[in-house]
Amino acid sequence: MASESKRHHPAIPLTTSRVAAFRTLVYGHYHANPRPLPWRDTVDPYAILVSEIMLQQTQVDRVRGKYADFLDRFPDIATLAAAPLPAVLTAWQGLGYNRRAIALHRCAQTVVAEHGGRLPADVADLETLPGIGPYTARAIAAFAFHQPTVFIETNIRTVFIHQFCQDRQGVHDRELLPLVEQTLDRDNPRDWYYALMDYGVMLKKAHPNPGRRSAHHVRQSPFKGSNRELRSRILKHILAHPACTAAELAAALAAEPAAVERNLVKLAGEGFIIQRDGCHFIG
DNA sequence: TTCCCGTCAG
DNA sequence: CTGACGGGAA
Repeated sequence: MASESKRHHPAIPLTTSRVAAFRTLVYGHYHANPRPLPWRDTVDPYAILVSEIMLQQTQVDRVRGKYADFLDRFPDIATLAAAPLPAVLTAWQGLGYNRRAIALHRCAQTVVAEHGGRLPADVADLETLPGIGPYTARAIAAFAFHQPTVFIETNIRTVFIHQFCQDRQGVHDRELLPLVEQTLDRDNPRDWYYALMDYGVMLKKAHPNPGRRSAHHVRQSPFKGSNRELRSRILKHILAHPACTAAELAAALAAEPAAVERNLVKLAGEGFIIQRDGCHFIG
């Protein structure tokens, strides 16, 4: 119901015993079933940054296979900053949302140029960096710098909707955030958020995704046959065949020349490709 | 066919 | 606030 999602819900203070019971529940599940993830074994802010960018819009199982390879090729932020874009995009292939790779590359360059090669610990500073938005800035601050930041992502959202918003639809993050803040384990934000995320993953397997009751949940149009699919094929082809022309692309991909041209213009604008003499290159 | 998922530009 | 953005698995 439209009014439901817009109604103002004052933050109801949780009793200390309710907070304690909730933490026991979440930590109990985590300590019994922690997900062993490579980015949880490191305190290197760069490695944590890479994981967080990869995990935006991409599920753990897919990231797992790419993460170690990426860090092998680009072991530190200076190496990534100095790397050619085609190498970065090649390492990214399969993860999807290639703009994130550009953002990460630029982020590395900005950190080297403006922050002495060290990722800043401050949330506001992190948020100015390419590819780092409200969630990622706070996640990095918590996971890499042990700050008790307050944030929501899909698994956390699932937990709080399930726990505190039974039978409700259209739940807005603005009413969840005070609950996240009140229940946060300030002594150990890193483990607490890992625990919340793992608990959320379990809930999604046990119930129809509670995240669908979020006001922010949106369904996406099919990938097959979409422009996103064509765009990804164009990028892949240029990576494999540098200096190809628009006509060659249209022929190789069996695509509408006008659609190819439209995408080339857009990809150039986003910094994926440059054109010279009608030939297209990554960079 | 449906599901999943943060950032950014318009 | 809306829509674009990848790709693999169920």
